[in-house]
Amino acid sequence: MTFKRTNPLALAVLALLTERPMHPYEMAQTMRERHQEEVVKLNYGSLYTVVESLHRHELITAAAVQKAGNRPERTVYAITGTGTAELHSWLRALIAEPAREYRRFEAGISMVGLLPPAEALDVVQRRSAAVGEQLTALAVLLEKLAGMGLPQLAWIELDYRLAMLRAEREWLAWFATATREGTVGGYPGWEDRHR
Amino acid sequence: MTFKRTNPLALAVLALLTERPMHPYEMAQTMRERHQEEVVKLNYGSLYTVVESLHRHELITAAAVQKAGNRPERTVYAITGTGTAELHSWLRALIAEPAREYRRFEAGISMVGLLPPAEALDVVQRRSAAVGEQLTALAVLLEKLAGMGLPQLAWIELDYRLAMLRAEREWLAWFATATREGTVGGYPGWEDRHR
DNA sequence: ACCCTTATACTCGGCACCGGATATACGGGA
DNA sequence: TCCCGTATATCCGGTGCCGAGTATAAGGGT
Repeated sequence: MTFKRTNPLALAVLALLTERPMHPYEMAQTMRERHQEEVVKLNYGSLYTVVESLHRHELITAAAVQKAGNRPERTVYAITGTGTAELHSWLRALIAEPAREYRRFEAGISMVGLLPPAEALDVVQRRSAAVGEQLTALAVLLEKLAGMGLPQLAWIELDYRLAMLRAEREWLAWFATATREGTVGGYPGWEDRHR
Repeated sequence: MTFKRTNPLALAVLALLTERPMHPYEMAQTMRERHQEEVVKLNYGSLYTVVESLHRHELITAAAVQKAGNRPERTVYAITGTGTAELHSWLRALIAEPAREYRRFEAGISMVGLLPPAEALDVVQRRSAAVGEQLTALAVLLEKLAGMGLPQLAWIELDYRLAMLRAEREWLAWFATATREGTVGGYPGWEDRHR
């Protein structure tokens, strides 16, 4: 049975192990410290499942089992050659091939016609405000990271997110105006349906 | 136990049932016809699970059980008052509150430094090309829909997607140039690590 | 010396989800 | 008339994921 690239947490684990061998809990700590959990969903339950799966597929090996005092055993894992190959191949695929992602907002906005125009305008504006806040928070964070001397490459995904958030805000602004002014295509019918 | 808003497929089911009562298979057909499955992930297995869950929570009721010849029984469901309320409330939440979504590309690009710059450039350009194709395909589709006389509100989510794809393409173009010219912050170290 | 909080490190049961299997009806070509 | 592919309609077994639970150790205040 070949390894299934489902949970990106497995990717993060492989990436961490390229630096040095670690035990699962340490991986989690490191991910926290580096704010990686903002990009890859971290969940203790899943972490151990994922590590076990990587181990079964021999992408990582149990390098050592430490035991300090009466504490639970800590299994330290290291990445294998196959593991490194898998990491790189997976990474290339993730970047090169855009994959259909079912985003919550797309689902929501596709059914916005079910709400009366006034309510729709309200919720869109609320989102717009929230996105605005995220944007300023992100700008502050980027400022801080740059100030700490971290290279841009270390937080490139935030740069990407910034661009996406800006685009979203602009679209939301357009939609809000078009709804307020009734210029969105199909507006008359929309209003009629809600009386 | 209160209903959990996990699977957006449940949202689509509620939305469909505002039009008329349907049995599960008919819901699936209708979603196909309207290209809703591009926005909400449709899966027969999940559909029946989701419908059952909605039924348990009394957001829909079994309006009738039809039986034609020797065919399997078809249970026709209708939306309830609570169901309609839930639909609207869920919809408002989806639109108004941006939710952290763990996007595959963000995970990938955050680790792009693990690939040698030349490979990184290659995969980013490949994605850029793919996004370009999606953009033209989408433009054609929008043209067609508008030509069919469908109001913009009926395909508003595609409009949103268009805006996001454009922004992504621009960002990818920037990153590709910055990588090619070595102007992305941290480039020297990146190159050094891969020799 | 004692207690309480926080950190360490993992375990486990439940459940949503998915893909493929199942079973019948129907239409059309040879 | 017989077969076979497609449409109709649902079911079900396996699995990955999640959140909450568990248990010990370390630290620090009084």
